[in-house]
Amino acid sequence: MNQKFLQPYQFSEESDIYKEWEDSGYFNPDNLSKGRIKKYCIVMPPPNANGRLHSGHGTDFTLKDILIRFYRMKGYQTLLIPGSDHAGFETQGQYEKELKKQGRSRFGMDDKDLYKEIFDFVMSHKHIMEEDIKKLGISCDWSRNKFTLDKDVVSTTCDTFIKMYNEGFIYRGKRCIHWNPKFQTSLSDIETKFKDEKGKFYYFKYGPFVIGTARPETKFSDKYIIVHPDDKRYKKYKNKQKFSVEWINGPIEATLIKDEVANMEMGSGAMTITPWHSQVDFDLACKYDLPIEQIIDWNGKLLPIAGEFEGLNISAAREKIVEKLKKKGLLVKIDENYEHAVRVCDRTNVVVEPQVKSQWFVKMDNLSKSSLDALDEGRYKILTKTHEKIFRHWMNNPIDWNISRQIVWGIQIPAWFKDKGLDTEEIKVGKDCPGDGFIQDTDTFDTWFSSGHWPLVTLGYPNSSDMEFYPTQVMETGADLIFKWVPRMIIFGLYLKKEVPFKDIYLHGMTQDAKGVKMSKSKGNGLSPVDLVDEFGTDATRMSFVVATPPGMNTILTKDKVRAYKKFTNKVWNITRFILENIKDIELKEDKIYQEKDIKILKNLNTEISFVTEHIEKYRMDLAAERLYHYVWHDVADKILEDTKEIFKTGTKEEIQSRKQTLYVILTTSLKLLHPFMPFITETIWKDLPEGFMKDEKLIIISKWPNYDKNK
RNA sequence: GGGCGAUUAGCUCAGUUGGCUAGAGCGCUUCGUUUACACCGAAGAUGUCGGGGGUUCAAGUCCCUCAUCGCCCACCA
Repeated sequence: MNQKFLQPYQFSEESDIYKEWEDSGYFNPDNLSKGRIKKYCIVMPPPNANGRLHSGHGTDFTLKDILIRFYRMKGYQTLLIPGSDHAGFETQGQYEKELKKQGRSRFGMDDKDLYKEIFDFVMSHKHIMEEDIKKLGISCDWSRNKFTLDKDVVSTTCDTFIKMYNEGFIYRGKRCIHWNPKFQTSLSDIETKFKDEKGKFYYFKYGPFVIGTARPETKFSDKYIIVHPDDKRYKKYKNKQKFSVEWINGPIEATLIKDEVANMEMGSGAMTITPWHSQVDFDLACKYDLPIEQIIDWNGKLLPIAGEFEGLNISAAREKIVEKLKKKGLLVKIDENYEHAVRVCDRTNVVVEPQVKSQWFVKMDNLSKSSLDALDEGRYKILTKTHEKIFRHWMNNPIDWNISRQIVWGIQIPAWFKDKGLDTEEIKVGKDCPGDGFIQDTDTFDTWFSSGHWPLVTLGYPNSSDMEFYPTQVMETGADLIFKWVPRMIIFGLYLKKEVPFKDIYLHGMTQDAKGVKMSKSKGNGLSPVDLVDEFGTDATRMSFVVATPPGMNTILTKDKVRAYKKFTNKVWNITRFILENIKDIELKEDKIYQEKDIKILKNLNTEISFVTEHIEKYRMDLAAERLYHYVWHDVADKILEDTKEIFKTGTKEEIQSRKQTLYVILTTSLKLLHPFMPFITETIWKDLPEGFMKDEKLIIISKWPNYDKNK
């Protein structure tokens, strides 16, 4: 027996094993093709190439790797594709922080210089993140590593844009969009969220009406009053009736409009509209063809239309305007405890300002519908019902998708404007400059527009032979991506390839800390998977990611849990030591006759094999792992090995021989069953296993998954 | 405002088509170092499975209801 078994398991040698696997070439399906007919492919969600892995990635990648290792052992031609995402807005935001530390700012910088700097920044981080993935033992094919800014990805993304534009799925429109004034870019709906806020709600006298508002600073050009047609309080006034109204900066003429959008329950039931700075008001203005004026500039300051308030920022202006209206006797009352939700940027928490801007939009209605149709036809499955509901809700209520971003870190939109700039009538779409006087759109694509192509571009769409792996088997990703990333991949897959890019959608929950709070960078409560690996070893860390992580459920990660699985790796190690010590003197032959007691043990092992196999096939890796833990520790170690000691003392020669043979079968089989979950220790042990009928390959990664007989 | 999820041992959580004498890890008590392992073993304590009602031969598991916590969605000015 190798001397190494006399010492506790040293997980520090894991990186050598990973190297050995890489050198073997078995991560690459091209080296697996012999006799492997069925294909099994998973595309890894590309982590943002701007930092290290977090525990969410840990769960994510571990689950996928378990599936890949399992199916590789089952004889499939397996492919797990790694990659990383440029994560446009997020990365640029992060780099801007770096700039700030250096006392610099992106404003005033040349776009090309900025892009270059961010590119270098990302490249230096990308490598670190890739090392982290290796540390987790993920058996992905690095020869197919992709980045969302690789030339072919950029090219394919642009081609899709051009195709969609030509076929009417993309249009340019002047719409009310979400504007982040601090980062100077527009955002899509899914990049914003609501934050509850306690504020003030003001009631002002407006001619014969009382109007309510939470935002007095936008009200300068409000010249239309909206009431509900059925509102009895305003029955005496006619639709389109005009009023002379004393307002913030003097008298104005206001017009009444009766429309059902007005809510009779809300305040006085009368409201004025500010089309440039409100989605609802904008729609209303379009409906009645009303003038649309900008009040607040792109930096969040008031424009000349505000008169004496010009140049003030929103919060400063609000107080002063209310003060002025109060002096004029127009302030009716202030509700001090007004609870409402403000829309903020998902990533930066900056309050977004609705602004009207010309942007590129994807028309979502038909694309959403075909995605739903494919779901109804059973062309793909969402494994958890809850998420299917959420998904259906989103797809049933599609909002046109703003894909223009005013940042440099991304793929520049292949559209060209002539002379008058961005609002010109003359627009050409295409990769090359259409002629003199045209300048390319400076905007870049929303990150999700390119990453929506991920399953396609990682497989080399449109021409690579790798497209044989399309559609992939399963999309396994965080639950929060069900309405962000997942629908976009489905849409592009259906649009470009007429097929959904994956058969199953498996969503895991969020990783939470000991208090059940979602782990996140901003809260600083994350447990880094790499730190856990350094402290407890990869195998223990992987087990802790998997056990008690059922599909769709949030999972809590604590050091205690990881520590418990470190003990388990030690247990596996010592079981091996005991068994190897005792079987070294016997000849291992398949046709050995087993004693009755051992036949029972092997039958029981058969049950374990079937449980583990069937549960992995059902994506219940959590239950499979837990069951293995229990079997190895409490059946093999506590019962079988203890019983073996008895037999060694008092058994007959035949009984001892039979038991030794049985232990060999148990050990090899257990290692195989454990391998997808705990790849390193199992491979380490496998190397020192004596040659015999159960050791079918040099490396356990390509050894055959144990068979079981359902009828036994 | 709408939707979803959670509530099981002191703590953190499993328990998926109803069959449980309700489990795991950590913690706790007692005993044990006999050549796999003290990163151990043996034995044990701790639970009206959030409250109430219902369906069933049988409910932690299904239904209704209430309570608390959490998450997501939402243009209510």
